[in-house]
Amino acid sequence: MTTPTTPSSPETQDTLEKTYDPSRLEKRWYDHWVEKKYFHADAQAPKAPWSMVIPPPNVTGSLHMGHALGSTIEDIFTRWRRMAAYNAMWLPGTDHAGIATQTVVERELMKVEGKTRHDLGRDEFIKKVWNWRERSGNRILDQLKALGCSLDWDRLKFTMDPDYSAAVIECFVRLHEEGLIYRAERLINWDVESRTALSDLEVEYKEIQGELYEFAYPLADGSGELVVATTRTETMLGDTAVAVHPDDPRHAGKIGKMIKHPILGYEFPIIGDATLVDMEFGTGAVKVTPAHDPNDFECGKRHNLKMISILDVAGKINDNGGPFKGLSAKEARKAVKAKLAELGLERGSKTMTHSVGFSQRSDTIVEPMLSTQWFVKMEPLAAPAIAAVEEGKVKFVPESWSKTYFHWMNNIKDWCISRQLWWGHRVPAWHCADCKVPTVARTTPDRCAHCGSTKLTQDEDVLDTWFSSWLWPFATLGWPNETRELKTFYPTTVLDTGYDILFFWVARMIMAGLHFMGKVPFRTVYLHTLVTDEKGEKMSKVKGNVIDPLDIIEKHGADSLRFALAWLTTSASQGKNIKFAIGNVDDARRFANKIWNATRFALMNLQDYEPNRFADRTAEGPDGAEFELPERWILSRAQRVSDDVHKALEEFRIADAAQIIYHYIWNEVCDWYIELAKGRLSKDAGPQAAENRWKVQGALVTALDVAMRLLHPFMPFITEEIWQKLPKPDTAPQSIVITLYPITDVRFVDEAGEASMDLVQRVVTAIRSVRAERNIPSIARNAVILTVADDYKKTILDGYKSIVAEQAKCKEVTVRRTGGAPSEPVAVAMAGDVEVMVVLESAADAGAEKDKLQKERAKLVRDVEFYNKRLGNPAFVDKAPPDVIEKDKARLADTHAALAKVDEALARLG
RNA sequence: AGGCGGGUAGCUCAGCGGCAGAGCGGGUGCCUUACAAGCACCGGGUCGCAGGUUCAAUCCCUGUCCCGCCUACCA
Repeated sequence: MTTPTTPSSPETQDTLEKTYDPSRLEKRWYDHWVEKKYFHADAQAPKAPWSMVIPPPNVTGSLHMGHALGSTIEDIFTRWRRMAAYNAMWLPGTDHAGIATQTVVERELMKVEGKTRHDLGRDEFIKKVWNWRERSGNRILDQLKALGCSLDWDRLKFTMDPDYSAAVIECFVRLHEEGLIYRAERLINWDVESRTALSDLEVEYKEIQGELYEFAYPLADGSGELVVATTRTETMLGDTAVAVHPDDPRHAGKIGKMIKHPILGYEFPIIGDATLVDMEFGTGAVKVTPAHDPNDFECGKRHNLKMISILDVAGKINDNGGPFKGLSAKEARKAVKAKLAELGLERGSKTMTHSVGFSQRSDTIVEPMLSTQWFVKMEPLAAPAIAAVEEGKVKFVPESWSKTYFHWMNNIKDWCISRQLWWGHRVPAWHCADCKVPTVARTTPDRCAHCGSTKLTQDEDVLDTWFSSWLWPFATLGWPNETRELKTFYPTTVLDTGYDILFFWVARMIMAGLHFMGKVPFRTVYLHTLVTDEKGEKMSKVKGNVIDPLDIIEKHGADSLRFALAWLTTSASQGKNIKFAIGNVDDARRFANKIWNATRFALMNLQDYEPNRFADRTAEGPDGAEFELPERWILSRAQRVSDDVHKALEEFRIADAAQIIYHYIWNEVCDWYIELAKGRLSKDAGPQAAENRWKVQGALVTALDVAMRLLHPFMPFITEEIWQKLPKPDTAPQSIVITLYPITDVRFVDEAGEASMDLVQRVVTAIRSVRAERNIPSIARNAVILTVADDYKKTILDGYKSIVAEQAKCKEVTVRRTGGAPSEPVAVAMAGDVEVMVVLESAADAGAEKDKLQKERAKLVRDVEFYNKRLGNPAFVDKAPPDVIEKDKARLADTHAALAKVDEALARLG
């Protein structure tokens, strides 16, 4: 690691390496920034706070494209606000990620030692996980550094840190005290692979092809049968009723009769239930398995039915399944069908697609099961969180997400927070062997709070990972203590995250923030899109279409990756993702290379530049320098672009901001300003140029300095490298990280200068176009005659004809008020209403010339007709706003003038 | 089933009431002393379809067809 040299070191002042090599320069800067504490925000600083927390990645994770996108966006916001003089704080951290981490370590344990976690025991296993965390927990943090993220590392948090864990326990205990946490037997989602309960959100539904199987239940009194249909035949082992619609004439009189279970022998009733049964569907009779289906569970509660659980924790049939005990659900399905067939009760079968719940983590089928778990009562928490968004205390960007938020929040269900895992925050409840009532406490209690018994054992379960992450915006700042950090940085300003965790995380944070802090956790939620491959398919290892951001950083640099992502970050709408192609990185890298070379050009011409002199002469505005047109123009453009970028960022239009900067640098600074500067910086440009040299140098440095500062939040490394090399006045800060973000200096805004330059550019382009279309090499150095429609334009073009001549590479430029036939053969093109005549060596192909002019004329005629029609329409003149009418009138006049010029040219051609 | 988005140049996407834009790709010509990872110029679109509102519609409204996502249900 080389310590970067400060700008005062003379040997680094005036040159850049010949080629842009991101890998070398990026490594140099990050540690330097950290060492200088540029990313640290002091909670006592007398600046307006701006704060944000990172969505904590899994501690065992590795940076993927989604992280790269989010972190790039977040770093853009943070660096921009920091440069805009806010006390900007971006808080880093990681999440213990209960199931994910435990699964990874269990797999490793099996692979290396051939053991399960039960072989080790709880304490030993947890030790293993902590070990694992020590080894791999910093990897993702290093990767965030490689990406350039300006996180406040002094504030690094982990959801299992002692203080953070205390906050989680505090949260649990308080909610329990308030009656918002309860323990109950409910039908929950059971992951048979991980052997734990899941919340509703952790279940993903997939459409699969299945069989709708029909069989008959015989009535106990032998008076007939009822045919039911099911996709899960094995659950008939737990059936405790058959439901029919009370109004169904087909089943009139059957309600109240009993059915004898054909396999297990017990009897159960036929019930009438209008909620569960849809008369239109099938036979109108529904088998009811209250212990394994959410709707049947509700029905069972309504009718006080027995609830027979037939599955064990591994998803295998238990004792209640009689002869099928020990079979998996799939095996049991087959066996039960065989038995029913043998009994002559099979009544038919058809295929149907239905959706089946899968565990988000283990991707195995989730079984609804009856189980005693801890729940959070959500409605009381949701109500204020709904109001906060309604009242605009939290804003979603894009706004359309608030609808999705409301929909979910208004239909919220209680949250199952206990998990049958070992890795996580253990439930702070102790069960009493005597009175059976759990004691919930912040620290291990001596005796039961209810009966005083000392026979207490702590609840074995841990809490859902999200039960700790929903405290993230304030637990990371010291809650439940009243810290200075909370006072300064809470509520945070912005939250950026992918829309996929809107419910998991964002909604819950709003609820927790309001409940525990009494204030929303963030003012604005920016929901970014998800990244897919270039075909729009989700990146996955199985498909082999994963693009690894670390590969890209290594090959092309973090700057190029960041810029590519920013360029693609338009507003996030449902169903639209960022289709990421490696070509986007190539484009960004080409841009970086362009900047690099533009700077090399500048530095080659700045050896004798005196930054202090330029700073002094322009301290009061441009008047002190008497700039020429190119300088007036580029300095004015720099102001406008700064304004545009600032506005775009304020409105979260990231791609717009990136494109505005790109266009300014490439098309304005490089394509025009540097070209305009070249001649006047050249050694043999004459005494006039020598006198102006410092102004051109100053404008060039300023244009690049503004460009680098605008671009810094997007491409932090290359902009720092270049900015350090640019000559600066003595008052400049030590790093671009702590410079001010460019803002408009109205004194340098020069409307007339921009208009004149626009005219010059259009004329130059017209001349180039004439030559390119006729294949006239630029070495030809033709003379050019311009005829203009009004004196104002004539004055301008007369004034700047040397610029036109230089940029269009012509011999000499003459400007005339009106046409008149030129004596030499010419080729003609229009630049608005300026007629551009390029003098030729020999007569042009008159036919081709005429064709072109006729085409031009036809378009002008169309335009004239269009405007005449509009302006001739009384309704338009009556109702359209005056500025629109004025604009149209002006355009009509211009079009008329252009048409006249074309007609003259055509007349000359005969 | 309900909700939300999207359908604009060959591709990826901006624009969302007043003469259709960008990047890439394509074509032509250039080693113009920062950059061939470059420069200059050129082609390319009845803005998904049908109605309606308006002086004016790619943009607003209604309907319709595709595509994607989310939520719920599916005996």
